[in-house]
Amino acid sequence: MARRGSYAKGIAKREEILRTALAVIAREGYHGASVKELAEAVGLSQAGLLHYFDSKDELFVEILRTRDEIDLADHAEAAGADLDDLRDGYLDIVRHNAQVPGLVELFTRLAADAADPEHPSRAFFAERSAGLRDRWAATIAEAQAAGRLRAGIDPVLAARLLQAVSDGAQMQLLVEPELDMAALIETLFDLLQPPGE
Amino acid sequence: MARRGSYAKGIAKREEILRTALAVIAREGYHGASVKELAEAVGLSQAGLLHYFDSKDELFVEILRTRDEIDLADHAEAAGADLDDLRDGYLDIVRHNAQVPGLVELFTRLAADAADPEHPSRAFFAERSAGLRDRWAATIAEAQAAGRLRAGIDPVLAARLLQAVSDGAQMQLLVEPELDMAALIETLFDLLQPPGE
DNA sequence: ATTATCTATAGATCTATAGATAATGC
DNA sequence: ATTATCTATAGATCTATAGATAATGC
Repeated sequence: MARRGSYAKGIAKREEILRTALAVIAREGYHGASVKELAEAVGLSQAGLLHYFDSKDELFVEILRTRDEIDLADHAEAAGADLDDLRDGYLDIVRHNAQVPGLVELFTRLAADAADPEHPSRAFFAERSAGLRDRWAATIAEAQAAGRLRAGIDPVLAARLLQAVSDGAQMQLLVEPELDMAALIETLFDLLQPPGE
Repeated sequence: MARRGSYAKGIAKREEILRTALAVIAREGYHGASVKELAEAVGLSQAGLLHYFDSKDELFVEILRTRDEIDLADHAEAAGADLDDLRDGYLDIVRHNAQVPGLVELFTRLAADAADPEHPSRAFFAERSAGLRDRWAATIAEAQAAGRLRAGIDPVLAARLLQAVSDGAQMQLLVEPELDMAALIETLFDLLQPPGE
């Protein structure tokens, strides 16, 4: 069950597996990327790689989780960020995602898997989505109070809209790689401006 | 190649396959629904069913296509519908989708498949999305000219926003079945209202 | 003692195709 | 003549596990 490495070497290897998998999928796309393919990329046999994970499905979820960690580390500066900081960091991440369609595909595929409550991606998506929503709703509420965003819209609904636009734009990106996702999201922010501006 | 039935019986059977598959997936969800399972539901062997389609992938794309046809027939009254008609028909469809998570899952899964330009779902999603976007952009432009929607937003961008919100909301629905997708979309419409209202 | 890794394999699928036979329609 | 369907099967995967050996660390 607990396949996590306990020796220093194992912990490092697990990390290396996830980083390498991310790079492989980003570069070559996720068209049925197999455990075997990812194992070779990191110099392990298929069984050797699976030693670190409970199952293939868990492996892929961990890959996405690692991506989020990296994205946040790279683009989310201050913790209690105000609207502009949060927004800019978010748009940075979105622009970055547009460069890695393989990861967007993986994301979409695991989102479909999450329909099964038993699938490991269910918990990941549920938590991720709740976290994003809460952070955005809080920031939006503050900005409304400060008169920097249009009032009269439930902050939670506004946060949900933002999430939906992001996820939907990613879905569309798969078919239309030139899509300007950031522009779409900025349009939503424009609509949320106070009437006066 | 052309596996389509030519005899009346074959044409009817193909139709029956698609309708039945739709019902099975709507009812039981799409958790790796197999050709075999769908074949049994319609009283054919797996090979018997595949006689009507070029491949499994094509079958599933055709299932989605059939869903769209049914949805449009059920909820899209007038062709040159004005904003309110289009909007109401659309919201009806969205509310209906919320009842059939299995189909939403299928949709999401095939959207991921569409990342591969060779996959049959690519053409389906490209056409579907372009069609929706054009219809909505035209209607939004008209409504803006008539002062019924806020001006100053590119109608095509507004149409893309609507699509993104719809697709993103569906994605979220998989994890949060109680989500009120229609409310989310109505919020977007509210944001598109002219300032005065 | 426990972990990291390998090779080998069981076993589960699933898709596509080949080669029949029975039914349909020009 | 062509289509509708079946049974049977090849062949391609892929995942998980068993059972071994070598390396690591209390």
